[in-house]
Parts: sequence; structure tokens; C-alpha cells
Amino acid sequence: MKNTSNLEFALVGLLKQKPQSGYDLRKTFAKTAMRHFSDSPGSIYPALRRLQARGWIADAKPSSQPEDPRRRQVFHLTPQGESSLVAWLERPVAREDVVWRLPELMLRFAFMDGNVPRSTALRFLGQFEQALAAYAGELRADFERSSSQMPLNTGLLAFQSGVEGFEAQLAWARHARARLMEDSL
Amino acid sequence: MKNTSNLEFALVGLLKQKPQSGYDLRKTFAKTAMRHFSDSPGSIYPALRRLQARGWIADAKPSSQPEDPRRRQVFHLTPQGESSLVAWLERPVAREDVVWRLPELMLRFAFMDGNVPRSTALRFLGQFEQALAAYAGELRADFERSSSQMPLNTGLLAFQSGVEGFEAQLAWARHARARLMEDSL
DNA sequence: TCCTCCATGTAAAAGGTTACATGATTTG
DNA sequence: CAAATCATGTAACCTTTTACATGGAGGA
Repeated sequence: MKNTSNLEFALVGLLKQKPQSGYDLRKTFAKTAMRHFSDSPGSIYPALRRLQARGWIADAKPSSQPEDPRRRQVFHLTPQGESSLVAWLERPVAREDVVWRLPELMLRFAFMDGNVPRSTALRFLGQFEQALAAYAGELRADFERSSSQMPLNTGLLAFQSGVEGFEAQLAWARHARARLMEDSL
Repeated sequence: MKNTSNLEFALVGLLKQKPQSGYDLRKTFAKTAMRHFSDSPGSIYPALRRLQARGWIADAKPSSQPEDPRRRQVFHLTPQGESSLVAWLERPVAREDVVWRLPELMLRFAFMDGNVPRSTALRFLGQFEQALAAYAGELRADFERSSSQMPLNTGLLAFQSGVEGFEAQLAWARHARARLMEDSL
């Protein structure tokens, strides 16, 4: 079984919350906090078909004659799709994920509530913090070394922005874990 | 003329600093602060050829018989490549760039020193701050509204992370502008 | 009637990932 | 001499972007 793109997991996560049509999903991408996903039909409709071909989603319509194929088509998650979603949410957080796939990690975290227990989200944040602290530490050390070796320039400043991005993410993770823990009391 | 990918501009920027081979560039991507670019040969060598075909870069070798084509091939920027690089660096910062193309903006900023005057970098940061402040403000308002309408959940926390990422970027931009201004005295 | 929104699709093009392949040179 | 590194490439595959296309429904 081949890899699943962030877009595909986003679709699966949204369909888990509520069965809906491709058009509904496009509107969600266009208007809500998930706006950094493209809402172009050329990405979403093919992605839905791939998921359907894999058996992760299905449409409600019985296979009666399709009449007008241009009619609203509501998809829902299959049991297989559900278990794939949960398996994805439960994956451990590796260092490489933090370096190369931060958006995917955040997408996973966003979909945890309602699909896996809070304990899973807390475990996720713990692993996330660890990996992030390690990587951000390395970057910071690298940056300080470079800083002392050359005069100020825009390349250095851009590097600093990258380091601070990871540090901000780390601060968020610590805060989020604290919030979730007090929320569970 | 078609669009140029971030990878291609990264190659152009590095070649402006110093003529070098594809292998050298791969090492740079593998080991320096530009490590979030892939160092796979399957991306870099084809990109170099596209740039060569466009006339932005050229190799030093005269067109003598190529003997062993597996020999080190050092590329340098052509005048056309240089002016394309500068034109890219000088583009105004639009709101959509901030929303959709933050990595490209940071890449541009990183390559400014040595290629355009400091005043261009300062103008860039000014426009960047404005667009970023506006967008981060919208996101923050959106987030506060959502926060007050529903109980705490991981989706909300993930959203918060996104907002804070933009806010951190904004804080960096203000700081960077101050640093560059005092550096110019 | 005209325009906008609903709702779904296709086609072409391009870029990147992964995996594989080749052979020279340097290092232990 | 063997292994690692230098150095460049190809091929298949896949996703995404962009642009175009189709029609129904509802409101001004």
C-alpha cells in the first residue's frame, strides 16, 4: 500500500467528523482554519477517487443507475478508512518527522480529539517535544556558531527565523500539553 | 517564461555566490542551514539542466569533446541568470505570498545580501511586516472567536500553533529590520 | 434574462521522490 | 585490495497546479 498524502488524510479526517460531498470539503478548505490546503477541484476530486478505490471511503448512493452523474455525491468513511485514520494518528513521532514533516504532524494532532483518547494526544505531545527540543537545540547551536564567525547578513537572519520557528513550535507544544493535562482533570 | 521553483532559485543563489558543481550543491543542501532542501540527485541534476536550457547558468568547459561525461561539471551564473535573480529579489511582497509562499519569501531574503542593496532588504522587510501583521491579526481574531465558541480540543490547539507561527515570524521581521537598520549606521 | 453559486469533472504539464545504475578516485 | 566517497545520471511514479468544461438551480 502506497503512501497517503496530507491532503488525503485531511479529507479522511473531515469525513470522519461528518459525511459530506467533495464540494463541501472544498468549501471547508476555502473558508476555515484549514485554508492552507488548496481547494482546487483538480486536487480534491481525484484524491477522493483514490481513497474510494482504496476502500477507505464510499458514497451513500446505492449502485442504482447514476442518472445525472453531476449530482451531489456524499462520501463517508468505511471501517477500513477509520482504522487507517486511527493507525495514522497513533504513529510514533520520529525525529525525521519533526525535520521534514511538521505540517503532517500538526494535521495528525488536529484530528486526534474524537478519534483517539486524550492519552494518545498527550503521548504524541511528549514525543513531539522531545524530538523538537533536540532538533531546535542543534539548530540554535549551529546558528550561534555561524553568528560568531561572520558579520551580520540576511542569510544569517533568515537562518535565525528558521531556528525561532522551531523554538516557537516547541513553546506551543509545552503549552498545549499543559492545557490538555489540566483539561483532563 | 514559466515559473521557477524554490529549488531552482536556491541553486541560482548559491551559484551566484560561487561557481560550483551539482555535487557541491548537493553537499550544501545536505549539511548547511539549507538542509530543508532535498539533496537527492533526482531533483538537483534535472533542475540544473533546466536552468542551463534557459540560459541562466552555464558550465565552464569549452565545448571540446566531452571525454568522460562523468567528470565534475562546474556551473556559473550567466548575465541573464544574474538579472533574473535580482528581478526575483526585487519583487514586491504581496499578501498572497505571506499566506501561501512563506518559504520562498525567506529564501529571497536570505539571498539579498551581496545581490541587492540593503535598502531593498529593508523595503522587503517593511512590506513583509505589513502583510504579515494584517494576516496574523485576522488569524488571531478567527482563533479567539473559535476559542470562545467551543470547548478546548486538539483542533483548536493546532490552529493556535498556526497563528503563533505567523506571529513569531512577525516578531522576527521586526527584530531583523531593527538589526539591519542599526547595522547600516 | 443574466449572473452567481452549486457540483463535478478532465487534460496537460511539471516538479519532486525513490530507486537504480555507473564508474573514477581516494582512503584505510 | 576493499570500501567509501566522488560525481553524475535515468526511469517510473505520483501529486499538484492550472485551465478548461459542463450543466442545473436560484435570485435580481
